[in-house]
Amino acid sequence: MGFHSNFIIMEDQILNILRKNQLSITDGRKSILRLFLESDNALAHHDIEARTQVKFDRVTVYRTLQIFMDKGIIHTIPTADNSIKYALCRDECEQGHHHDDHVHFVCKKCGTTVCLEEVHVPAVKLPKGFKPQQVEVVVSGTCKECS
Amino acid sequence: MGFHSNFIIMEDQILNILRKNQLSITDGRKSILRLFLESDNALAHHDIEARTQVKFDRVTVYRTLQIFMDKGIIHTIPTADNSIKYALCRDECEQGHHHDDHVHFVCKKCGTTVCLEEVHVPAVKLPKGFKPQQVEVVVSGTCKECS
DNA sequence: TGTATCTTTGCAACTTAGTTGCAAAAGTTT
DNA sequence: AAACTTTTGCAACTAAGTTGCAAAGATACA
Repeated sequence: MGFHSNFIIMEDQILNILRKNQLSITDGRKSILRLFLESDNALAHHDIEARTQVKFDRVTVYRTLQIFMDKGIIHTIPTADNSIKYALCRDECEQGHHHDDHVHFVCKKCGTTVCLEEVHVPAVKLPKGFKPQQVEVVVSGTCKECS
Repeated sequence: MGFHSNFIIMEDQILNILRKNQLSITDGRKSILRLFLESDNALAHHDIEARTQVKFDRVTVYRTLQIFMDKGIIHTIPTADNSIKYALCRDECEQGHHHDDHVHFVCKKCGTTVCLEEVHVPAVKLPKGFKPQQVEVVVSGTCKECS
C-alpha cells in the first residue's frame, strides 16, 4: 500500500470523524484534525497555529479546539508548567463522556507529551467524604528517544 | 492557649521559614507566606493578589511565588483547566528536590484544591524506554463539604 | 546607630493567551 | 442556484505573565 492510498484513507477518516459528530466540513477543521491524526504526540495551541499549511486565525483555532473538546474528539492533558496540550481521544470517547483513563507522559528533555493508552490509571483510595469522578495521572521524565 | 499565642507562633514560623531559606524578611514575603499558613487549601495567583491585607504589585507576587518555588517552600498543582494553584510543601521538601509524592484533589463544585498528604501516589508501570522522574496525580470530584 | 552595600519592590512597557460581537464568506439543504 | 445556516476573520478587548530600571527597603558592619 503506497503513500497515496494512506493519504486517501486519512482524508476519509477525517471526513468520517467530522460527519459522525455532525460538524460541517470546513478547511480549518480538516486541517486541524489532520494535524492530530498525523502527529503521534499531543499538541499545544501554538503548535497547531504554527503547523497548519494554510494559516488560520487564532480565534478559529480556539473555537475549533473547543468544539472538538465538546464533541469528545480530543481531550486535554494538564502539565505542571501551565501549558495545556491536546490529543485525540480513542474511539470509545463520546460527547460529554470522556473516559481517557490512561496515563500521560511528558518528556522533560524534548518536551513531547504522549498518551500511554496501554497504561491505565491506578485506583486511588481517598479519605472519607471525597467522591472521585476523574483521575488524571501525568508522569514526567525522559522518553524513549531521549534516554 | 489563646488567639494571641497562636498568632505569635505563626509569626515565628514565618520568620523561621524565611531565614532557613536565606531569604530577606520583607512585608511581601511575610504576607504571602502567612496566607499559605492560614489557608488549608491551595491558592491561585489571583487569590494571593486579592487576599493580602496590604496590596502588592502583580510583579511582586509573581516573583515571590517564583522564589518560594525555587526554595521548595511551595509547590504547584496542575489542574485540567489550565489554572495553576500553589500549596505549601511539607518540611521534607528541600531546594530543587520536591518530593510532594501525595495526591491532589480538586472539587468541581466549590473549586477548592487540597493536598491529600496521607494519600501517596501509586506506582505506575511504564512501557520500556520511559524513565519516570515525577508522577502527578490530580483527582477531581466533590469534596467533603460539597457532597 | 549610622552608613555602605546588596536585595527587593513598584512602575512602565511590553509579549502572549484567551474572549466576544459582528459582518462577510463558506457550507448545507432544497 | 437560491435560501438558509454555520463558520470564519477581524477588531477590540481583558487577563496573564515578563523584563529593565530607578527608588525604597533590608542587611551587614564599623
